[in-house]
Amino acid sequence: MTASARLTAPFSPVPAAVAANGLAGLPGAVTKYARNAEIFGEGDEADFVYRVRSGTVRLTRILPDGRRMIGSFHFAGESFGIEPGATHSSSAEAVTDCEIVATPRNAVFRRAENDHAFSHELWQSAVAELAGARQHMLVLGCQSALERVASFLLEMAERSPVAGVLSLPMSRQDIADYLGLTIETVSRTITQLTERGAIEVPSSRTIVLRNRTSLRSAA
Amino acid sequence: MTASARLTAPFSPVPAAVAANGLAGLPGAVTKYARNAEIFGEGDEADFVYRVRSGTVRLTRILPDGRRMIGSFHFAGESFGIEPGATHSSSAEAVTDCEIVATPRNAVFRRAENDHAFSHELWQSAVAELAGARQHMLVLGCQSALERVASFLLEMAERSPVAGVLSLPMSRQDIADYLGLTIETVSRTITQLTERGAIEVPSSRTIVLRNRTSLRSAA
DNA sequence: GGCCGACTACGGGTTTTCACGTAGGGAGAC
DNA sequence: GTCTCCCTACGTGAAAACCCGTAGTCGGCC
Repeated sequence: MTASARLTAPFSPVPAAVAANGLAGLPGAVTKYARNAEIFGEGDEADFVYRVRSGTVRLTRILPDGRRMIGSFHFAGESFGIEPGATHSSSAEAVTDCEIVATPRNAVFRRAENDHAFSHELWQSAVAELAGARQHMLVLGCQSALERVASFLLEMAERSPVAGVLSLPMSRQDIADYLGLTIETVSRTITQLTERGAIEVPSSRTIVLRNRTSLRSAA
Repeated sequence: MTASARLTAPFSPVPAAVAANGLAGLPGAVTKYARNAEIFGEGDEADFVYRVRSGTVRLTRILPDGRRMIGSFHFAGESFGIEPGATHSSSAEAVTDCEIVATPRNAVFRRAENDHAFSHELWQSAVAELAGARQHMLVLGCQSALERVASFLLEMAERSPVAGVLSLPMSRQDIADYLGLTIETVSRTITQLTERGAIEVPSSRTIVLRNRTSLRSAA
């Protein structure tokens, strides 16, 4: 991580706040990251567990030759960076400017030992994320470009607060790396969905779902 | 599941046995399944958690049009079928004849409440499986056919008891559905790896790793 | 005005699709 | 026991489809 990327690092308790999974409510240091800043890198010590307070985060892995894969996006209220081993197996980067709460891994374990409900929530969130990963494997393993993009838009729609209108925080390149496609193919496919009347694209980061049935049949 | 597929369903305690993750040692009913038998189906109630005592299991998901995806293989000592919700999101099928231990989900939760170490192991195994899923997403998302097959062989080699010689329990079709390729591409690629001198294929289900460096560079 | 992100066009490559050939194992008749 | 038949699994070939990669252009934002 570049020094300039980490904007501030105040220490403060976490507000009652949004509860999206097992890590909500844990105390930790809040750090602000600028767009594209690295939160942690592949291979770094996994001493902390993170939660998005605001903004969007992507988990990436890079192959030796430079190909990049985005494993998941994390929005406000979601946690990430939990590892089975001592080091992170992915990098985490800020898709937009964001605020991240970092909780020491040990603190999480300690609380889990004394609080069964918390321990169960922790497990639940891991299994839920596993189910998400399996779903995404289905997309990567057997869907066409059109199907992948349609699935992606529907997934974002489900996770979006506003129904019918998507404000995508990520670039076309991010979408491509998430779907196992190239940026050109993503562009072409979005155009194709527009021509079919399934969506409308008033600005490149804003997508209106015009015909959800058409989208579903494409996925 | 067909009635003929489930061979026997005796009830017996689990032996001290192989410990491969958090569910080892849990008591449960042992059931034998014939090759290709369904252990549970997509959408079934997830009332049990399963562990492979012998044999190999695959988790599959089918798209409406018949395309099949294998999310993971599970070998002796490994557990599967743990879900965040009330129903299974994949089907589980026997790749070979196998013995499966089924433990009531409630029994797992109850023990987790009273046994912190067990609870931690449970979480650990979920997170470890998540890491495996992420690794597989990398393969599905950005590797070529050659790279996928090479990765697959190396993965199997790591999970195999005998170093250097693989006894693949699964068919070419299973491999294809696991790697997001067609059966023909898998066949051709295996031939290609043989021609390169990376592997040797004495019989179709037996693969000898002849040049591991060559395999690694292909992956 | 310059720069970055996104869209479009076109040629080339990889994988799929479809077709066929081969090998091995089990069932049944003798 | 062994012979044949049949069925499934696996391998190979050629054409087509799909997606990729390069390059060029446009539009918005700093």
